[in-house]
Amino acid sequence: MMPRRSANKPMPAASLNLLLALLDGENHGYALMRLVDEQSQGSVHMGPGTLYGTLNRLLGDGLIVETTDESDRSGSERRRYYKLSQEGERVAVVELERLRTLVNRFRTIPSISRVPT
Amino acid sequence: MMPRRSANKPMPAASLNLLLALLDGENHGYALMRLVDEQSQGSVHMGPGTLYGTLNRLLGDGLIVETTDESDRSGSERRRYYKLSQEGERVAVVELERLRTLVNRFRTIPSISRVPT
DNA sequence: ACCTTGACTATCGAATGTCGATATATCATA
DNA sequence: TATGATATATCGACATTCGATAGTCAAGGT
Repeated sequence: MMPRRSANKPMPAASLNLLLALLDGENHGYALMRLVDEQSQGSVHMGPGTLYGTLNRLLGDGLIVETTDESDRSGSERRRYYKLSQEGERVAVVELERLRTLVNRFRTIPSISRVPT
Repeated sequence: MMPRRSANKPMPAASLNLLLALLDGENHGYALMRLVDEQSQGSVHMGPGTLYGTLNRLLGDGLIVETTDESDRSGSERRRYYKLSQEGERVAVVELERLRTLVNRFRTIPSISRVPT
């Protein structure tokens, strides 16, 4: 099946935030949700509705893969672990490059010295 | 009336792109649309559907103001010009700061040397 | 004169993405 | 035993984005 995202277009914010959180390494959903919050100092809250839907989309797009050890899930272990696929890693890097370029274009912001309260 | 966006949350991509395009100075809708395309080397296409809806939202939120000289619009001049409001400028800067921080957090990306084709 | 193309604003409906609430279950701590 | 944190999951409402379409005007070519 066709990948849903064509090569070089920006991806939805929630998807990107999860990919970036996964650059820190393999992790499970709930932890990723908190990571996104914490790493942004609370400015980017992600709720469960966004989390699990987005994880499934990323799975379907092949950008992440589940690494859960199913034999562990017999007991009380509910966590599902995910890591970036090679493609997902590539996409994350491309997105970071885009942001880098964007930020650099506004390295010097004209006529802004003080930010009013 | 309450502003629709609370203080320190990320804004929709299209809105941000327009605010950033307006950091280059006052401009009219169509030009902004092309600016967004060009400045991103075509990776961020914005169509008219997104453009005009978003401009109106930004107007309603007080982040931009219209600067069209109405006396000019009697003839064949259709352009509507916009510039950042003080608030809009502040928001643009805050968003840029957020991106800067994000990009800096991934200054060094672990274990990525070559990006596979 | 005719036709096409690009500039420019505008609106519509469909598709996509995001949010908040809710549900369910386990475990730790008070 | 009640409360709150952990953890996954789904739902419907809402917000955002996209693509198509439309209309007007000016400019250029044939």
